[in-house]
Amino acid sequence: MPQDIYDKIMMLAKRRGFIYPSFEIYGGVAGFYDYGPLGSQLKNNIEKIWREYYLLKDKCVEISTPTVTLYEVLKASGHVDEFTDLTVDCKKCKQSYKVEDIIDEKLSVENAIKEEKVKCPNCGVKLKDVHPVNLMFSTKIGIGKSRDAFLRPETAQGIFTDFHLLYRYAREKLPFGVIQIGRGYRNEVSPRQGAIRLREFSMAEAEIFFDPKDKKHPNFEKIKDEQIILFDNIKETKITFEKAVKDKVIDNQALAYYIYLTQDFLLSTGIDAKKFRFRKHGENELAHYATECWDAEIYSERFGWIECVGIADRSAYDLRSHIESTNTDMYAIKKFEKPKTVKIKKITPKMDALGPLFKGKAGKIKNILENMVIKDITKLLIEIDGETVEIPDNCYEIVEKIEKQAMEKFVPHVIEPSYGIDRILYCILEHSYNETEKKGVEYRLLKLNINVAPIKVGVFPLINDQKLVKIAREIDLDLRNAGIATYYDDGGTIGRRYARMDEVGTPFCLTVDHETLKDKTITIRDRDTTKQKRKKLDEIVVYIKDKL
RNA sequence: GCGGAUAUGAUCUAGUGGUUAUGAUAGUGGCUUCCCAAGCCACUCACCCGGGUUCAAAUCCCGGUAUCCGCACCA
Repeated sequence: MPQDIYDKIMMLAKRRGFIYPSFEIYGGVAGFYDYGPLGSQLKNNIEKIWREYYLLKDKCVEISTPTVTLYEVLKASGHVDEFTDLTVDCKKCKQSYKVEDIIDEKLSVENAIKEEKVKCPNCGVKLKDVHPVNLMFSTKIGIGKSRDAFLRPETAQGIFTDFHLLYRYAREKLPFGVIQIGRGYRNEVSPRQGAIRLREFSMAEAEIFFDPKDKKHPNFEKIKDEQIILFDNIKETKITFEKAVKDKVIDNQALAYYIYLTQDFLLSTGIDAKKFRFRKHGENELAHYATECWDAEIYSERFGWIECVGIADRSAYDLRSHIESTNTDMYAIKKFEKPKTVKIKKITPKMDALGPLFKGKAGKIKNILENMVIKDITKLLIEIDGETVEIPDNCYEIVEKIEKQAMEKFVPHVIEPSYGIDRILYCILEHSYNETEKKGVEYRLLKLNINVAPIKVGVFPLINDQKLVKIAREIDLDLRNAGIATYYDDGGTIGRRYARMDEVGTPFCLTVDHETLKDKTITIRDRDTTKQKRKKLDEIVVYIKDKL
């Protein structure tokens, strides 16, 4: 079988300690990969740069929440219902079945369960304990009296469920952003596409909360003349962010700003600008929580255009869902410059009439009436416990009041940039991969950006002479003490050592030679040109630091 | 999930019923004292897993797992 670039990269990745298939000695499992020593460093470096963008440039705050997530949270967020299959287990046959596969075709799944017509296709036993299963990994918290839970399909819900605390931390001012980097899980039906579609993957997500009437970003002015690399499903174009927002290509400044930030971040990690674009989701493509969504797509020779980042306007969807399920106060407050005085009509229930008429329901009705917004009413109809009830007019009075309002409450909207770290990492490897020939032999080179390269400097003595070795080891230690990742190597020949460093993307190599003993200089070799310069020994640490 | 192909050291690969399981690359130790995978010597490492057929299985059969290609599913 001819090897394509993916095979070559995965071969190199395995050989050199970037990526290993997980549990390989037990046959491996699709959708799981390990990061080896260099892969872990590469991933750390990508996440480090990402944090610089979101924590420093954008002043977000970072939190860390559990991967095991309570059923109710994901029920409220819509994830439980989004792609659910109902299944049952037959204890006798020790088999699981999808309910819809084993019931009479005429019955709906709901009715089959209600009427207890779910039977094991193998032994005919009536099956109970129907439980939903979907693409989320389910688990239980505790033993015996346990609670249902899932491994989270996104880190975002951890941020939403802490919103009221974070809003207070942000001193009750909008906009503010919260980030989280962590693992997410999806029990993919068929995880083809190797390292690109994983069942456990690393996500970096930011949730930035805005006043829905003011989706402006304070930094937008500075970046408005930058250009977005845009794909409209027909061709690629470039327009400025300012024009994109003005023409409503992008709905609002906030969304536009994070699209810009994403573009800048990805290009700074070494993604090739020619293999990069943004694409807006069509309406039928949108996830259940999104009103507008942009994908950063990165081109892979093997997989085509891969979605690596999704930037969604989730509006008030999630916070509103959690308010509805828990009654937690997740509103933001906007104080008016001057308090408004408003005439409002309010209903005052007359309990002496209401009570005898509605008995047990009277309390609930009272509550609803007192919180109603009143328009012109001829008939007062309310919904209670699924019924519509008419309230006779002797049961209430409408009173007009003048109230002072100093503020209004609203559910903030959220803009969510969500990054698939593993996909970005693979794309960086693919875009960095170069193949040439040296003396007729295949020569592999990773042109990793210095910021993401797991090793920044290789340090060698030209020959294995103790005088040279001693100096080389000292330089190696100096660099590491200065926070620079190095790799010391005195094995084999000098050419082999350079080749090894080229293959793992190390941008610089320092070699101590005989001249070093005479004039205290050292050669520094550039990975991409293989050219060498001599530098003073005592200037080398500063010289390398400046490049970072 | 369905159908097809594939599975031999870290990597690439020879072997199609009986081999000490082939070769190369990479790796390790040494020699060489050397600026781009040089050379020499030595060494380490493999038949995907489980059953079956057979005197004998890396080789044939069945099942599983993984990878790749279609289809379906998902975003």
